[in-house]
Amino acid sequence: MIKRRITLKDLSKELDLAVSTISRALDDHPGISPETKERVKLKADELGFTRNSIASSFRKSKTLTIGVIAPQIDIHFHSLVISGIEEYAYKAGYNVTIFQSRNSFKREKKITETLQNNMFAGVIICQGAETRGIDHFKKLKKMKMPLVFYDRVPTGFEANKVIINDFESSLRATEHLIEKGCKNIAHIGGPQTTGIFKSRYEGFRKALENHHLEVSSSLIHFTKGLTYDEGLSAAKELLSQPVKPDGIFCSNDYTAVSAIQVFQKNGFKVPDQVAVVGFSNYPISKIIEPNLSSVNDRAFEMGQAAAKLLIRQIEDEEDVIESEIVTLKTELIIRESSSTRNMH
Amino acid sequence: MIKRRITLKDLSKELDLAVSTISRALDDHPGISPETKERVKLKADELGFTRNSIASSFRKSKTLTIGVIAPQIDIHFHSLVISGIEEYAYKAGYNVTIFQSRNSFKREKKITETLQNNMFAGVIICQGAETRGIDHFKKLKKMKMPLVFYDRVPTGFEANKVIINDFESSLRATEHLIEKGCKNIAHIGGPQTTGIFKSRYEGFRKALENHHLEVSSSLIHFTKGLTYDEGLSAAKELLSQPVKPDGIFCSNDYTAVSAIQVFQKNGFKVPDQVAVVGFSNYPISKIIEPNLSSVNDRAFEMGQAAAKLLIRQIEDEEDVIESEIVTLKTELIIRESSSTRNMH
DNA sequence: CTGAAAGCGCTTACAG
DNA sequence: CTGAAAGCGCTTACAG
Repeated sequence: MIKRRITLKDLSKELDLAVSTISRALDDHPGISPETKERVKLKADELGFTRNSIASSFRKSKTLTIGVIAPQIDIHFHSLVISGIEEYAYKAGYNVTIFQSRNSFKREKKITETLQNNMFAGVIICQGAETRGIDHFKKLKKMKMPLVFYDRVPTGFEANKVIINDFESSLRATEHLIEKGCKNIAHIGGPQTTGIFKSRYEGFRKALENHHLEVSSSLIHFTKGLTYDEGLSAAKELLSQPVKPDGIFCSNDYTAVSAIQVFQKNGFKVPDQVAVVGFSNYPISKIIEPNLSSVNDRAFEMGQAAAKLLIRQIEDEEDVIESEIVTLKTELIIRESSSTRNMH
Repeated sequence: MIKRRITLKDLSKELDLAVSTISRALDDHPGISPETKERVKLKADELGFTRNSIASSFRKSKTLTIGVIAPQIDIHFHSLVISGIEEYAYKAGYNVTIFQSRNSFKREKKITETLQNNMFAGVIICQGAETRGIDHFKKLKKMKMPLVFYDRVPTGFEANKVIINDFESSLRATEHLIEKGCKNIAHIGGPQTTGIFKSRYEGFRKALENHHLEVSSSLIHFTKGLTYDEGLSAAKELLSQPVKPDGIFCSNDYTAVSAIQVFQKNGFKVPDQVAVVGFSNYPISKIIEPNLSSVNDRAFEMGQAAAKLLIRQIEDEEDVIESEIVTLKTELIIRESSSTRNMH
């Protein structure tokens, strides 16, 4: 015998009350007597009743599920952001459903289509590296789907966004190297088709210009994906230049670790002969020796902020805010890889 | 003017066909003429119709959403498992909704209650470290919710499980150290209240026993959470013992990295004087110098296997399989931290 | 404070 | 091959 789920109707029969009364009692509706509420709740517990939330969502044409599109959730940055989203959403009573675009533009578009099926109260998105064009986002916006973008956000598209100031953060990180006495500062960067990596490079340049230091193209290397292995190659390239760098600003931590290792292996002391700063403050920055200075990009907080912004938009009756851009404050965490240099 | 969503009824009016015909045409139901299907699909595209999947789920009392409960998704192992789940589920047409128990037993129980609301076709679970008792899982099982556990699975509870053989993997890893000539092998382990860490310790012991090596309690350290910092302390403890270890088997990679660093800093050569093997094959194992030997625990594949098992159970009409335990083959990846020792 | 009734958008068994 | 109709389980405006 298969047990059928208990419904409001079952409770109604058991208690000889109208279905509507049961529903309201369970909702703690003010116009129901405390005694009735008590009776209903007891019986509900006794029979193991749980509301069919599909039916409820359907009736109210309103769900409590947030969709998240991220390039890849097993990248630490994204898993932290998603953790922040889940944390905030959970407390606000929302569920979080995840989709990986895996940096495929095609898949990203397909996911946005799936999201147009009424199941989602809103969507949080980080664009994939391959994403060109924003028509798929426009479609979502057109159907009034609440949207928040984080980190890699579309330009020229009005929407809620949670970002950090990549330009400013990189500028400060590079100025830190300059203050430590570095004169020939190298950069290992990410693909310049991606806005955030472009901004990090530009922040780096700006710092050099501010301090009248030459920007030498032989000391600038862009990688495809900022991987550890690409970092090794880039660092070796830097080593082969006639002018050796005495400081390196890297757009993430993996390449910064590569740089430290390659230079150390070739007899350079870090930070004494070459200081290194990374970006993202990954766990490895506290493990590598010397510990790596890095920009804390506030991934977890970014997730929380994105969820907060989205839920506010979902629940906003007034509909007065068109869009908002939240910029989180980053923090340059100075560790050994750049800290004692100017004392020598 | 707020645009109302297009419904089957709208299409029905536009095309002068019954709602049921529209529904079937969009479903490619065999009993509908090709011409009608064509007309319907064209019109649906034209008006931007997408099925209200809440209504559909409600009507069919069947959803395409899988719930996942993990302790914390920003732990690399779990983010990889979830990535594997999402990958398989996406291809099978399912969504994945995530919940973090954050190792709180209370929160884990609360989540399992939320899951009893008809929104989920099935649930994939990794127990939290604090979890005691299985009543909350029993409740889910009782209401016929398809379940799959992975990694930290409940004992004494019949259910689908995807695991690796922690005992066997650790035994092999330790035997590898023995083959490399290690005589005094230490162990840095996790909390022995957690099954997998207990098994890893037991595999370690068994290897020593098999080879008639003494198990010295002074060389065995259990940590609370296998963190990098705990690893540092444990390694320092090991160093202070009268008999120094010449091999260390660690229950994860972070503590293994700690061990390498502490011993190196104290003048020990790795692997020549002390060989080290970790567990999980984290990215850091290919970064730390020397590269760390480690057990590949198949996290991504574990996620795929869990999703596969769950979806099979969800879609299984026959209902003939009571439960299944899938054990994935691990792989000991030998790198420098344990590889050249026996040549000296 | 409680109840009767309509209806959300779909699917499906039945009829023709 | 197509249609009419019932109904999934809930919520809510209306009535009393």
